[in-house]
Amino acid sequence: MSVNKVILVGNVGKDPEVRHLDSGVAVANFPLATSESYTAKNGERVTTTEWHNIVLWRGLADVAEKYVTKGRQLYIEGRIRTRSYDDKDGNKRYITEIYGDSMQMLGTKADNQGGGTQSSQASQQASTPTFNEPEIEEPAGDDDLPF
Amino acid sequence: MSVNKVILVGNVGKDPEVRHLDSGVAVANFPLATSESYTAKNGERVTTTEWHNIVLWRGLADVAEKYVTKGRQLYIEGRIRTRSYDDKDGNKRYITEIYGDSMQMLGTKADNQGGGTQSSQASQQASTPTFNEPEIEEPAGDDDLPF
Amino acid sequence: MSVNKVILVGNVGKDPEVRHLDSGVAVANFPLATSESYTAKNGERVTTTEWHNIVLWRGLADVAEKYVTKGRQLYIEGRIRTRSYDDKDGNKRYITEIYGDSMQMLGTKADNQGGGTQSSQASQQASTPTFNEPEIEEPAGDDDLPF
Amino acid sequence: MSVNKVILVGNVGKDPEVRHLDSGVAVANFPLATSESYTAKNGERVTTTEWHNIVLWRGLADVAEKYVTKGRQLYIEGRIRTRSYDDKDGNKRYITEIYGDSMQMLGTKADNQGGGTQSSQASQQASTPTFNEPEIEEPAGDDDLPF
DNA sequence: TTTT
DNA sequence: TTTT
Repeated sequence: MSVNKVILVGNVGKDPEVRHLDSGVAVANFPLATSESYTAKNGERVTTTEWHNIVLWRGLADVAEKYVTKGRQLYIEGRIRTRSYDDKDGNKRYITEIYGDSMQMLGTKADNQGGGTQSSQASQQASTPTFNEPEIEEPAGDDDLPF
Repeated sequence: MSVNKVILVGNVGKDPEVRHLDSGVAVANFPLATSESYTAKNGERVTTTEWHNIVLWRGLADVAEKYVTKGRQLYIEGRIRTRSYDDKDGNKRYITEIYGDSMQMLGTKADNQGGGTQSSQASQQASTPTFNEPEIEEPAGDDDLPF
Repeated sequence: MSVNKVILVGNVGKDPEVRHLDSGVAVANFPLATSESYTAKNGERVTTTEWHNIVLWRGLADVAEKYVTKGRQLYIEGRIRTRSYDDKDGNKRYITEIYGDSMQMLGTKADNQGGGTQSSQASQQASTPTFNEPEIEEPAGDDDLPF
Repeated sequence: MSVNKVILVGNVGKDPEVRHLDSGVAVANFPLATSESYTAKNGERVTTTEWHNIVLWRGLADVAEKYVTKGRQLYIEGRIRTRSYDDKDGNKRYITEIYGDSMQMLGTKADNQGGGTQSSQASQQASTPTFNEPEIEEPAGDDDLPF
């Protein structure tokens, strides 16, 4: 029917917060910054930063919990989702989030080690793999398309 | 530094509103719907619709004014931008918009004519061209890269 | 590790050819045209067409067999794959193909009916759904979705 | 009319070769590797590498000449272009290339310095900016297109 | 507020 | 070999 796709390369603003729903499903939240620079009319170089609310589910949330840390450069592919909630005064408010379907750690080991040891299995792998969210609509054995 | 890219294919919810700033710059706003379907646990087919606030500037706003109409299927490539404003009670609120950098009319003439005549120059062209926003950072003669 | 992503909106050049491997896996092949227009120095409008070799596997190949026809406007998301083969003179040759991971029929019913009847279940539905390739690496069984 | 978009994140295979056409236009060529890993039926982890022929024009070619080096991780956004040429036996052959419209250096300074000094103006800045190709359709003076 |  |  349609396409709702977001591609971001940016830097993590804070370590992820990871919650576990009653169902056991993990959800991770963290801000990701992208920035744009342009030269204003007066010749000055201006940089603006955009903050994206990243939401990751299940396996990707687990990955985030293990490998995503403040400052890290990430590639995120996902979709836009705006949801409403009631604020403390009972007013309806909206928040737009990016549900990540795929994530990449960017940069090489050097960037991503902090104090970690080079031989750490985790930190070594953190610099490489792509992580994909299995698509929710596609059950195992999806050959019997419902349309 | 980073990438902030959105790709949408969806349907226009309302005819665009086009304003002209004091500077003469045109701005168009309209909602675009994307929808997602999946099969719930109980086997029911569920469709959710996401509404995107599209903002187009300058030439793209002019194009929107001429060719974009309610119901039309569009391809939009752009970037996410969240801005704040004060609501009527003086509270700070946020709205996330998609600034379009490129736009495509999708479908063929048949879709896009309504009651219009086939020979109408406008409706005929409406079904084809791609429109690109010249990049604001890139003035004429951009060879003197600032780095 | 990396990202290899292609997004195409174009027109199908020929009806798909669908083969079934010994394993039973279906594979569909068809050409997709994208075109670009620009104004040449002499003021003439020039259009160039690019042909993409689309390859779809399994469920997407089945969908292509049923719904994709010459002339149809499609959205394809996938990845680039170059493979080598030996031509009839024993020379190694290369061909670049687009492996589709997701496909969209674009336009509305009007476009996609040809001479077909409006009540045809198939052609009517053909104008809407998104089809996704389940990712091969992702095992079965992550069904406890929280939404 | 259509969309022909490629998004790559990968590693540069060789230092760019930069040529200057008679018109003075710069062209850079280099290979970029993306890799995919998946678990085969037998449980083994398999990695396949895809090589992309990157072509950059004008300002982007200049940037490539200065900052792009073997091993570097890059984000490239562009389009697919297949062209034919005659091989040494007079046979027509095809090659598919990625014309880059936008490029990002990924990773942080640490990755990209090799033995270089941190204070090097070039290498320091190399880790950040986005570079965009002014769109060819857009007049304002970059008219001597080689194609 | 769209589309199927 | 498509589409406008």
